[in-house]
Formats: sequence, structure tokens, C-alpha cells
Amino acid sequence: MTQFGNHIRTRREDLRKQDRRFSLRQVAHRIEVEPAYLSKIERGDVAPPSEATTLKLARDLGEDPDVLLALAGKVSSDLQEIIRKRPRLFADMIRKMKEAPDHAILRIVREVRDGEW
Amino acid sequence: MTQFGNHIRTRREDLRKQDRRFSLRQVAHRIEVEPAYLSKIERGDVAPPSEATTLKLARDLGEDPDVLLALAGKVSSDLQEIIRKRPRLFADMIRKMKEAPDHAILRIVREVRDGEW
DNA sequence: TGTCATGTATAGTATATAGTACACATTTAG
DNA sequence: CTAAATGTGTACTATATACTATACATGACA
Repeated sequence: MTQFGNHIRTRREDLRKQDRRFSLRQVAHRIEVEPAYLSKIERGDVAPPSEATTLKLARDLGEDPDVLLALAGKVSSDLQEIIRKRPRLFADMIRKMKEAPDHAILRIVREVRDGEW
Repeated sequence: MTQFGNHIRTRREDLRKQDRRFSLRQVAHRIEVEPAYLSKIERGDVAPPSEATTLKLARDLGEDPDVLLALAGKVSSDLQEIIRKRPRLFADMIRKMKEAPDHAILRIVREVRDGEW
């Protein structure tokens, strides 16, 4: 199950149909890794790259960073920091939200955005 | 700033006043690490231990696992998994909650617990 | 006063993480 | 038809992570 590799290879090839600059080599150059390495990543020959490299990749391919990190089996370090500052509170909240349907969570996000406190 | 080490040394020594079984060596034995290693952890001579070892330590010392993991600079892998399953939703929510005061978050936890969806 | 438990210093190890470097065969484009 | 660009196979490497093993000095206590 090399979700990550398949995903970015598909995405890159899609973009490439419109824009030749999305060759493996050119993407690799822009995100500053060796072409051979990106090749191995796309084919699932190696584990997904570091957070930093994943984020560059997300930007280059126009993908959601959190989604791409999730596919890489990671959670953004800025989120982790937020949790670590109030571990009990956030751990509790997240575990409770585990079973909540999307719309319930969305409603909460909306409420908080509207500054309900 | 070796928060983790200081914290568990203090905690262990506190417990020890009531119970001789909280010597460094005996705790180390129960959580299945070498005494020398636990010693170095407590003095901040090495980085905090793995998640698994931190959890054993939390149990032995009667501490909140999420808090101890936070002091170790980590976030519980079960929380990470929850986030990774719905990355956009949870990333959004957590970032919005960053500025929210504790009582606002507590209210939300309560609402969700009461099954408001 | 000897022995038993305690904490620690020193040295070493296995595994994972995150890549680089280079050569090579194949496609693509002028 | 050839020069450049493309993707990939192979062989390394540096650094971090997470510890173990052994030996030793110190203090308690019976």
C-alpha cells in the first residue's frame, strides 16, 4: 500500500499534460532533491520523504499540505506543537471528535470562527 | 531546559518518600530499561525515551500519559492516527482552537460528549 | 564491618531516517 | 539522426533514535 507514491505520481502526470515543467526531473529540481530519489518515492521504493520535503512537494503540485502529510503518515509539526501546549485539553477533544461526523465538526469550527467565547 | 528529566526525577523522588519501590533501579526494572539509561534520562543526559517507554513510565509513576508525552516533545500516535484519517477537518479545527481559551474548548468537549449532532 | 542496593560514568550497538552520486537505457524534439 | 531530456538501477552515506552492557563509587543498615 504505497498510497503516497501513487498519489503524487498520478498528480504530477496529470499536471504534466498541461505543462511540460512537471517532469520528474524538473519537479525534483524545484523541490531540491535528486531525481533518483523522487523516482523512488513515486514508486514506493522508499518511505515518504521528510515533512519539509513533503511540504515543498505539496506546494509544487498544488496539493493540500495536511492531506499530503497524512498520506506520508505524518502530522504537521505546527499541529503537534499546539497539542503539546495543552495536552490534556486537546487530547480529550480529539478523542471525543473521533466518532463525530464531519458536519458536527464543521459546525464547531464555524462556531469557533465566529468567536463564540 | 530538560523539562522531561527534571519532571520525572522529582515525581519519582516524591513517590519514594512513601514507598521504597520507587528507587531508580526498581522503576527501571518495572518499565524494562537499564538503570543507567533511566539515570541519563532523568538528568537530561539523553533525549526523552520512545513513546512506548514514556507510556510505561507514565503508568508506573501515575502520571497523565498525554502530559508526559508532551514533555517528551511527542504527540500520542493514536491522536495522530485520528488526525490523519480526516486531515483537513482536524487540521482546521485544531488551528482554530489554538487561540481559544480553555473554557471554550471544554464547553465544546461537553457538547460533543452530550451527543449534539 | 561487610554486603547489598543505589545512582552513574563510559563505551558501544542496532535500526531507522533521509537522503546523495553516478551511470545507464529510453524518449522526445529539432 | 543526433542531442538533450527523461526516468531508473545500484551503491553509498550521514545523522538521529533508542537503547544495552559493564564496571565502579557511595551510602544504608543489620
